[in-house]
Amino acid sequence: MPNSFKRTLVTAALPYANGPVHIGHLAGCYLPADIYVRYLRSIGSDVKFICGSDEHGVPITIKAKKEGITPQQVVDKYHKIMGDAFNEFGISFDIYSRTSNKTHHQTASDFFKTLYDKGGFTEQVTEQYYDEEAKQFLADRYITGTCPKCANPNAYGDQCEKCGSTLNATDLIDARSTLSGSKPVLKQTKNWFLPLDKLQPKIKAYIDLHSNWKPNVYGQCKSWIESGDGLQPRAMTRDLDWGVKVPVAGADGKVLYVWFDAPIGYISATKELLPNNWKDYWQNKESRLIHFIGKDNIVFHCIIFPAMLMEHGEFVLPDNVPANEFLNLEGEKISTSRNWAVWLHEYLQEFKGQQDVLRYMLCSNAPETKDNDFTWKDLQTKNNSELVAILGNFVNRTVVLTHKFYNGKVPAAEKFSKEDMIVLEELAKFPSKISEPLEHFKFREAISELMNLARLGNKYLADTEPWKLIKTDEERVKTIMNIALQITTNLAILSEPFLPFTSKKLFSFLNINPLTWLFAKKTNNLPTNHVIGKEELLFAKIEDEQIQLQLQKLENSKKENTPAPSIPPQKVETTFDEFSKMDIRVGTILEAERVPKTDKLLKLKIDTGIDVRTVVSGIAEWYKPEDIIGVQVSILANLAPRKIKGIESQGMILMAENTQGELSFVVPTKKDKTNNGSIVK
RNA sequence: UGCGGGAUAGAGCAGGGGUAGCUCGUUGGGCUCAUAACCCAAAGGUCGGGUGUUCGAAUCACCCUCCCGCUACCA
Repeated sequence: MPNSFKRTLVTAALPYANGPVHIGHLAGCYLPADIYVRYLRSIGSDVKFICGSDEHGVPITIKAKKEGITPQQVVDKYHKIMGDAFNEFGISFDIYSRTSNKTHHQTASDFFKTLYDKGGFTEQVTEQYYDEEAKQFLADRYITGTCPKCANPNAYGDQCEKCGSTLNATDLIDARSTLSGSKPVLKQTKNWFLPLDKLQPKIKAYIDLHSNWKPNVYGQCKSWIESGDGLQPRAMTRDLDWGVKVPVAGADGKVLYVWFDAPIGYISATKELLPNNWKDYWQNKESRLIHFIGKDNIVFHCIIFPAMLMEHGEFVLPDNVPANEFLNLEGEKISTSRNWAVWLHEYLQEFKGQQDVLRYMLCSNAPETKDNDFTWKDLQTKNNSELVAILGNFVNRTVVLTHKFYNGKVPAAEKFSKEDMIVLEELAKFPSKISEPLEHFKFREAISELMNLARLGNKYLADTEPWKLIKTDEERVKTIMNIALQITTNLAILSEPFLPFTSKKLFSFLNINPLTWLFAKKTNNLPTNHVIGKEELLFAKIEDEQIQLQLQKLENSKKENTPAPSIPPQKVETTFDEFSKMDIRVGTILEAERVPKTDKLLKLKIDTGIDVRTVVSGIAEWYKPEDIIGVQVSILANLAPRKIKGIESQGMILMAENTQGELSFVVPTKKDKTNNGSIVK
């Protein structure tokens, strides 16, 4: 840690209290944060580790409505599940608070007020959709309608997932509220915006000072600031009744934007932990602020929150934001809604006492530089061939031999051979071999060095063969075993940040009180004749059946969650006359080719019987050009031509779309009886 | 569309101008204290593709392909 800082405040992203915690959260944020903090504690740094549940925002109110309970009941439930799971997993928060509590409301409110009084906000009146039945304004995501660009009837208010275009909710045709299904009305509303556009130069200067941040983080920040129109003003209040009330006149029915209030949660939690000296950590230049987050949070922690802190004026800014990428599960994105996840609270139940197995797996396979994949097979391999075979086995060999030769009494090291000296020299290098990468947030490298220490131990035993020597040179064996025990002691010390449960067990095998990092350099941690504890296996093998069980579980949730058949409701009634206006023909595809620089588009040449024309169709995901030459399709022939990607499309191919959004041609079944130009009616 | 990150042995990753490296897996050997564990050795890569800069490129520049993410409320 840079010497210019006297203390460190580490925060881990406040998990959103609408679902439990899964391995993605852990690998991305909580585990690296915990390892870092435990390390800092071990070297004697002044550090506080802050977290809590993020309990505001629209999704929680929706969930409450769906389940017929209050938002408070929703957050109470998940706050407990998450807090308990973190605790049992060994995430060593100094405090796990929550944003629905009083301290936080007060703190967030004061913070807003301070910015408000300084003129830090701009007021803007905008028109927003309002659901009269549900009596609330609608976030863009809770409005669906027909996409004005591609006519997809299930576009969201912020984006059409079909054609990928970014939308405003007001662009949608036939907008509907997903809350009540009713038709929302436009209503004027006033909100307070943080003028990020004006703050851009300050923010840019701040980011430029931190080019040492991880490439993914620094790159993202630069990208936001420099690309396009730069930063845009962003609303810091919302029309909603669940959250921190906006503390100014004329703001009834408004709360702070959840992303305004959430990071302030770090401050509130610190206050709660240290009512008297929380300012030491937040308002003192000798304090270092570090945010652990996942990559989706980069913009809030690197741009918006620092901007808020700058404008407030009394706070230190984040010194580093070591965001990780994402973790996939068995090759697919983790998804809460599809239940494609390994939930921490379930793991803890199904793998009792095996916290460190998951910690080891998630750390050594952490998505530090790019997205990574978690597979159960890997977890089994890592457990069986690394934790069991290398670390567990070395410790077991050492403890067993000590009991066998000396009844558990630590033998004295008398004379060191050259071989011993080399091993001791190597041993002495490990504290820094591990701490150096840790201080640069390279957790994978650090934990692999830890395993190398166990390898060193195994090799030493294999090279010196004390079980043979005991017959010929008892004196020499004493030294060997003493050194093996010293290696074990160092493993106990150095494993603590990564594998705290293992570390604890090791100290109890050794029958000494836990030691901190600085002791790893000492050679007298185990006095001669000190009696060590009984052997016990450090890690158990994980059998194929256990892995199969987990895979089966995932398979099941896939089955249960895949269909989600939401058949769109029938459209409004139409007439035969109106239908007759559509001139639908059978045609044959003569040519087909990909439209360059697009994912979905094919350029088709179609013989419609009437003529041969060009049609651009968004079907490239479902049909390969070479496979569809000569295929008969239905085409809406009298649709007004339209330019797509610079090509004039003269008609539209009719497609059947299933609930999964997969497309298929609508074709006549009697091919020989339907000549090109046949009318569909 | 724009932007960011990534592509290196069967798998997972590190390296960022000068004999291509680690872990796991595989194969052969050694050992038997130890959870069929441990130790040694070997095989395995034209470092996504192309062009260029250079005495020399996995590394720098330009172009291309593919994966992931962001484009403003799911780590």
